[in-house]
Amino acid sequence: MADAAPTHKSKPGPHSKPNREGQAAGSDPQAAAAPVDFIREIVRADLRRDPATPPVTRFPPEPNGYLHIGHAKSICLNFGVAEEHRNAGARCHLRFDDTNPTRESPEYVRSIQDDVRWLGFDWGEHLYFASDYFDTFFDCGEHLIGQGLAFVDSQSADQIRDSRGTLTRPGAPSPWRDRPAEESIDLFRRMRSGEFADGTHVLRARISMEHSNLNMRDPVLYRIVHASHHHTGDRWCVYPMYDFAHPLEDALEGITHSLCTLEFEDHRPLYDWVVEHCAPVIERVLGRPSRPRQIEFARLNLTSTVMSKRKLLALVEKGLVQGWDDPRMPTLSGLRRRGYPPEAIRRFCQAIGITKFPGTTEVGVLEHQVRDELNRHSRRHLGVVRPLKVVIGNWPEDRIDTLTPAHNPDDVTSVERALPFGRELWIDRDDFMLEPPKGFFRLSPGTEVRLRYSYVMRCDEVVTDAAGEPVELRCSVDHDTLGRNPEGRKVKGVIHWVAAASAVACEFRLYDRLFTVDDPDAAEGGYEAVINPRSLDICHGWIEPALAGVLEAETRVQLERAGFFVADRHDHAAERPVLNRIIGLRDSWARRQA
RNA sequence: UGCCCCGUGGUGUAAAGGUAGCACAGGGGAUUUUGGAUCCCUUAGUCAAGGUUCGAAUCCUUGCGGGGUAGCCA
Repeated sequence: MADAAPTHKSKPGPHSKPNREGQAAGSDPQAAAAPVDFIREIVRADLRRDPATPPVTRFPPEPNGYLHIGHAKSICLNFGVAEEHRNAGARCHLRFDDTNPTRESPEYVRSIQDDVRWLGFDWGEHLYFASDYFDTFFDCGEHLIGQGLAFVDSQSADQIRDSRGTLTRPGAPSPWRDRPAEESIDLFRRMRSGEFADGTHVLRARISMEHSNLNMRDPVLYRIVHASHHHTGDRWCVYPMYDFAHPLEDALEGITHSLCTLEFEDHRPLYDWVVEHCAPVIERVLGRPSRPRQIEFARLNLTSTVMSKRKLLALVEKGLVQGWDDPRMPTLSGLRRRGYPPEAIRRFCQAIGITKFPGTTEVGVLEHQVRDELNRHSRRHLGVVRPLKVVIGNWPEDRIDTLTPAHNPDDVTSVERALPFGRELWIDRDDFMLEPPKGFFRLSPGTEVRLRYSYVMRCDEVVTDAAGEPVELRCSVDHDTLGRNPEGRKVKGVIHWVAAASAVACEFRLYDRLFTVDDPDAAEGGYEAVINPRSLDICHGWIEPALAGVLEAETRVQLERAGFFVADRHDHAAERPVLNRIIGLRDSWARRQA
């Protein structure tokens, strides 16, 4: 070998430095620019090796809860991979993994479809239910029994658990392990026909009770559950376990790359075992072989967020939030009601990438994508969330001027709107301080500010209530400052306002993070102990009439200096506007105060 | 305690043996009729130790650290 070929690493054929960016079949420039993670690498390599077999992926939720931002990561991956290879014939299925009737419901089937569509993905005609394959699963069960690879175990659940062994100690075989195949087949069929009560028998794979991987210790394949199923009704009283059903579902649909999260890593040997040993049945049904491959990636963890369906369900059931679509929830329906644009969520999923490292992403990354998207696409309006009355002494009582600012002053193509200005205004309480700290350049007694799009105004007098709280400001404007700066002095502060005479009353729901700490799961006392008491603040204020005129449910807008808002999907009405705060603007003043 | 997986700035992620880059966050400045946006600059990283190599984040060994895993859930 010493003096063999003079070559250094010249990788032959498919390994010779593939073009990592340009391999996608699609010509979408955004897709071409998207990062290529290790899964996309595998998909591309497989397609290069075998161009006649396009990638087929699937998003396989169990309809037992609402989808959340973590699912979005999986959806974007699975549908994204398919989109990138659309020209090669790739597709992505939406499949309900509905093998446990006791937890599932049609409400979830509906919401999941709504959410995937809202996110911007389309499964075309490829909508499937695992429960539609139950006959084939059962055939596979019989096939395995016939091969001596499965048996009906008549032990109780406790006995099975006790004989499974531990992490360090092997398990012991079931006394029924060597039951004749004919007997197992007979029992298996009688299980299906409803002869036995729940828990009396199960179908188990016959692999090894000494395997170092606990999943391989004669895993249960089928159990008896006398329960009505949302999709198959009362046709079945035996249901397959995930480990049995999932590889078969994938194989039956011709899935090439079965992408799932890291906790299934240890299940892969069993996945492969099922695919291999049921291959004859699958091939008979399909008329061709089908060998899906499972690849695992890290699920999404977000700071200041709980992601488990169980905890999300608990928040809903304990009334700590107002439902699955409460705008503080990380569910897709919650984020939607909160006003997060689907595009921002997709960009977020692209930004965080796909790896096997189980890290935690800062929510700030999500919020950045939301701000960025909103900033580029939202029209600007004026609205006052916490009103404080202003009377301009040197402005005639009945004079109303109409200003015509652009909807987006940063956008030269932006159209204008009519903005009335009069003697009485509402401004925000936060923009006035009786005793301002250093560096505060909004309004205080004797100082001037710019009224956005309007005049420079001075505060001449403050009317306070018995408690000393300001209730009204008497002010005057400099008539010479409309559209130009005053001479001889600099006015640094700019505040928003709404003319009282034409203002439209509006309810504002100010949302903030649901939890006060980065890792609510690790909080002592549990996540419920660290719920942010100020995660919802309801205020009653005013918006400019031009905004009230265009507001419909789910309309997103920026209220200048106050943040981005969306008309509530359910509670907004033209005559009674309700705006949810999506997210505040970056605020370097507030940050300096903190 | 067995088995499996994973360790790159504060966080997330690139670099396929050849200049450690990007984004978010942080800091500074310019600009500004949103304390926004925009633009410029900037702080900060290969878990450790050995080995292979002209050259290692990358390959090998050992150690350390983190995650997953003992449902008739998925």
